[in-house]
Amino acid sequence: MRIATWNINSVRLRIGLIERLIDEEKPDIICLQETKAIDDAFPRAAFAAKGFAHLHILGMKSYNGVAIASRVPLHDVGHRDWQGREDCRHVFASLPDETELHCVYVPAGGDVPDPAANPKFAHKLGFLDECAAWWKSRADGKSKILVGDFNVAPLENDVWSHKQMLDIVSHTPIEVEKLTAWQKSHPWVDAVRHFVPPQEKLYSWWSYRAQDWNASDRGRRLDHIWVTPDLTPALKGYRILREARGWDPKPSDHVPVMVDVG
DNA sequence: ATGGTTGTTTAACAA
Repeated sequence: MRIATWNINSVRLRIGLIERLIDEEKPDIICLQETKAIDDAFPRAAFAAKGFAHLHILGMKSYNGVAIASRVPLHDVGHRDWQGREDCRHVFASLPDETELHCVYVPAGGDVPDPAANPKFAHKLGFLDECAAWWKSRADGKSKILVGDFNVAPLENDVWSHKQMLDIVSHTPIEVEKLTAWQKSHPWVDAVRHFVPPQEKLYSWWSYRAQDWNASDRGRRLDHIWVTPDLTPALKGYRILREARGWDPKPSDHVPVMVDVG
């Protein structure tokens, strides 16, 4: 089973890039964030035409939005609201083998890394705290896969320059501490770092603002796949599709992250 | 130190 996660930054604008991902990488399940489409506007037919007959989508106008698109049937689908907001950041479903799959979009948190001055950063920190508490309460030994845009690059080599990123939202010590607490709240294994040692740079996002994203290569690893430890023997490989950042004149600023499991 | 780009929806907001 090949599972992909991708912050697509508008599923309607970039449905062609999703079709290319399907054709070239043949994922079985695609988890999307920032779909930016209400459910009635989601391009269901394009997914169905590519064999993704099973969709669990949760969208809203303009912002956020998450979706699970699958070749295999999904059951016990649902969603959860976070920080008391109905802002479409988490959907889940069970796979035929009863593995739970969760697709999450963590708030970006704005530009100023001070919760007193920046309500968006306070929201992000509260969101991460709530994730740790909720997952701790759900540590029940069942097999789970948790993917998404977590908007935090936790390791020093998950950013292009650890020192220059310490005051930049997505790599501040407080965010890293809270993401790590979430990861420890429930038995989770970072499925990509399972394959790649921490000394090695890994990025899944490059800013639109760079003149030449590829040359400057100031990336961050914001997109993650975590699995419960019982699934680690089933992990067969991973892929971060860097080339997708250049697939189109108008790409997403994130690229697909994939693992083969089972 | 600052500004740089993008998508949705149409002037502002979020990323």
